[in-house]
Amino acid sequence: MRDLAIEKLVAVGLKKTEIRIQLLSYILNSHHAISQPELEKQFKSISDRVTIYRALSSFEENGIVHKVIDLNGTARFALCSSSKCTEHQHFDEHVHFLCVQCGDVVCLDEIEIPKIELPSNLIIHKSNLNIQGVCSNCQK
Amino acid sequence: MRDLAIEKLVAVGLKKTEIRIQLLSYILNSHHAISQPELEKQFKSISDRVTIYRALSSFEENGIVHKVIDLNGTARFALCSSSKCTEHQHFDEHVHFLCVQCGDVVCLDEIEIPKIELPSNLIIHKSNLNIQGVCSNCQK
DNA sequence: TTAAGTGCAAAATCTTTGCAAATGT
DNA sequence: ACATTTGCAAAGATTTTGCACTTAA
Repeated sequence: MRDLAIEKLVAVGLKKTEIRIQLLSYILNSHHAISQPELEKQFKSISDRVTIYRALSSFEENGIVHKVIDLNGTARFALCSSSKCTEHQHFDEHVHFLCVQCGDVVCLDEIEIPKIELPSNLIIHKSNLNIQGVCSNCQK
Repeated sequence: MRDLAIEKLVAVGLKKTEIRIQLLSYILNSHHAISQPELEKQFKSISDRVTIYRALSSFEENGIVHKVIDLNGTARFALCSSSKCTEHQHFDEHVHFLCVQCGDVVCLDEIEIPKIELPSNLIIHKSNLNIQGVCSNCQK
């Protein structure tokens, strides 16, 4: 994962500093969107809060990750699917499931947001389907 | 609208103070979900910011309005459909459209979120479909 | 060497809490 | 009279900005 992180950083022309490598590896390692608070808790010992903010927005600006605001208003970061995301536009059209117990967000990549009939006077840029409930882990 | 606001306040046992009447009337008057910042701007001359916060959460606790976090993480408040919302559970299953130009949120009440096939190990509490784009007003 | 990234301090927001005064029932 | 509601001050929390120091290319 470390190697993949480095590869991604280099690909967009960012420096491969230790902190950014670790941050990105952590995001790469998890299959769900990581919340800002979780990242802070995870890395506060080795890095300043401000540095984390700046690293994340740098990743975002360079099309490595995208930011999702979950149903509670918490910022979360997930890997961009390389085929669809660019620096200029993030495609994040899959369904996000937020567990109210553990707070995890799972990206249900395989599930497309169904097309729905909207008033024709609206121009659609992007859409976002968030579902809240209890994940399988928390039902035990 | 003023009368309706008063009626709603009384119905749930809240006091009909001038500020709450005006706040609620304002929400009743608009067909879309009002953002916290808009409410603050609108009422800061007659009321303290803290009072607005408390009024809104009081409305929410009493099932008069529900809070939606939009794609930018901004809190917005919209009227509960009286038939479906209770103090204990908010049904907010319709589609929200956020205009990136003017920032307005329109509740597309008539459009239901289509049922989708989710992994059966997830328990669903509520879902939320947000669409971002340009509204008809801003296309002129 | 020099542009990007880091860390600390400080500012700007946003949200919550405590308490005394005011208001509605 | 009594429970709610309000306003102010103050505490917490989150996010942004400035600037000197450090690090990768």
